[in-house]
Amino acid sequence: MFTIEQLAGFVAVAEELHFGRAAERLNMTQPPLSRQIQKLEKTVGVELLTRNNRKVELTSAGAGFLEDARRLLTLVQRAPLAAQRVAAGHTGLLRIGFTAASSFSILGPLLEEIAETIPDVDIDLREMVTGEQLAGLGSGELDLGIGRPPFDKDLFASRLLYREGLVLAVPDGHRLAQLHRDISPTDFKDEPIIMHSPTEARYFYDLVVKMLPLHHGNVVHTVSQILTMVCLVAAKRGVAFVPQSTALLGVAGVRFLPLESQQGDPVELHAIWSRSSTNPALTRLLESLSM
Amino acid sequence: MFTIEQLAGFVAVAEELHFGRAAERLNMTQPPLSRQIQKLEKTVGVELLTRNNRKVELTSAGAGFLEDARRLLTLVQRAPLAAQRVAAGHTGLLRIGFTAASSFSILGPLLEEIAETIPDVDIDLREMVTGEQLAGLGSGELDLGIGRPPFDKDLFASRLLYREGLVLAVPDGHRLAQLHRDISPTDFKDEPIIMHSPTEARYFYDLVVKMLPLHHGNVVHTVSQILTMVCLVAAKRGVAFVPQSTALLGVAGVRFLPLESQQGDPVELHAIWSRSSTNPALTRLLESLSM
DNA sequence: CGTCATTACGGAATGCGTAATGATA
DNA sequence: TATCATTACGCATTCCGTAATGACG
Repeated sequence: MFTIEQLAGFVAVAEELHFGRAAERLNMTQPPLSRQIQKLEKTVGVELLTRNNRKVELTSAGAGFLEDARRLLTLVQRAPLAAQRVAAGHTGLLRIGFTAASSFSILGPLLEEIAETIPDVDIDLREMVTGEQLAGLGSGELDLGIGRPPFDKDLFASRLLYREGLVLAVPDGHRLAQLHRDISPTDFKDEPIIMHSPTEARYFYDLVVKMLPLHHGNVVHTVSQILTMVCLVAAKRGVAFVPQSTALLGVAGVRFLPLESQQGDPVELHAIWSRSSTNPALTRLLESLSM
Repeated sequence: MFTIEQLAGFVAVAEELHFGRAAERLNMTQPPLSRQIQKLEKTVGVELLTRNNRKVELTSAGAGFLEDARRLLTLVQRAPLAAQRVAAGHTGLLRIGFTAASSFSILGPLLEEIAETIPDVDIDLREMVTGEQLAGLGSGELDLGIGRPPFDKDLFASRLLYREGLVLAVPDGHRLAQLHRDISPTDFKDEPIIMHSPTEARYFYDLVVKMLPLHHGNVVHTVSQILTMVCLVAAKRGVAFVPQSTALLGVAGVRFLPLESQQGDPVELHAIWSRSSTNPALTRLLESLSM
């Protein structure tokens, strides 16, 4: 195998067509340069330069090899720089998983912020529920998740991105929409309810069950996605508890009514990442976001 | 600067994710491989692999660098092969100069033969008069010329490609065309003649002057290109002595009449090349053509 | 305690620079 | 004879392999 130094030597000689000047350019003496070229020619198996002690010329094969040598050398120079940029988090790839509901609210502004912070990092976006996000983060297939608790605080770190209230989604013209006041549990005790799936949307299920006294007999549907819920409400199949930001969707035929007696804004959305992550782009993003 | 062996070692470890197996694949022991990776990381300035004595993993920067390393290694493998192919004349570039007149006759078949003989060699075709061809051959800007004598036999070698007769080009309906026999010098002693330039088309000028008794007073034009002559004949400006193959052009309004008393076919077309040429594609072509 | 990467060490090979040689115009 | 590539030679460095060490499960 030949050496990168040999390639550099060959390019210098090919450009100067003079061993002495080439050696000077390379900060060395002629003899080792001469030997380098000889070794290079031996390993390549071809005479690259014709040199009759008075004139140095490229052979046809040498002219062709010169192009490859230049390509090789530029790549040799750039590869470490590219690696350094990746290591510094200035470039690379960030794979982000997000819940469908998060795209109604925080995802857009967050992506803008990411684009400003690490503009040269490629962003790979995948819609997935929180459970899938955690699996991806754990296996290294994902760098950042935008999801909801709970998750293992030992394995994952997080940052609260967004906090909002829960509202009641009802069809347009529904009798509760006429009240023009906050809705209390007694208001919907006889209403058909479109409920969150206890497995696929565990966060919302637990939240609603904990916050509100429900008659489980009123549940007419169990679904996993907020968007599906809103569609079913628009189809007048019942009412549903959804995060406030769902109103931003602008689905026709649905009204969003405030609920009384909420302590703070109970619906949380977190940025979640693996504590064992080594993606420098993630590190850099998190450092910038925490400022 | 890092080494190609280091790159190969890194790629092996990155693929195996195991120093022992990688070393085995490279036919070496683990310790030097370990040191190679360490040196590589030091020169690149980045940790490429995380290795906790139990598990080897690529870092983000390492994953990026791996791609560059693979590119580099394939180029390292291919560059010598490409150079060898050029040296063997199987590929490369052949720059051919040809006279405009030669394109009427031999150029097409010759190019076909070249394409069969050295199919992977790029052909660079340039129309130029013989004098320019010789200059190009001498300076190394041209590999092969298709032109006419005379040229320095010490500097250039040649091969007769084509030999043809001289004919008289006359306008359609010209009185000489009615004779239906070979034309003798007395037939055109009073005809206006379109003559070759003694400088730019010296070969034809000398040939015509040597072969035929001309009244120089009859010369109405002096031009350097056969094609121009034929156009002037078609425009009824006079008659001209042109090589037989000019008839292949099929210019409307021109007839070509045989001349009497020609010894053989006096118009020669040669393939000419520099004796100091080192283009292996030329060598290979000439070897094949001479068989 | 077994596996596997790393450090320690001795010997061989590689590669530089200085000096000498050879070849060309 | 001058120039310039090449060979000769001595010395420092590099690098391999074997052996020892160390860390993790």
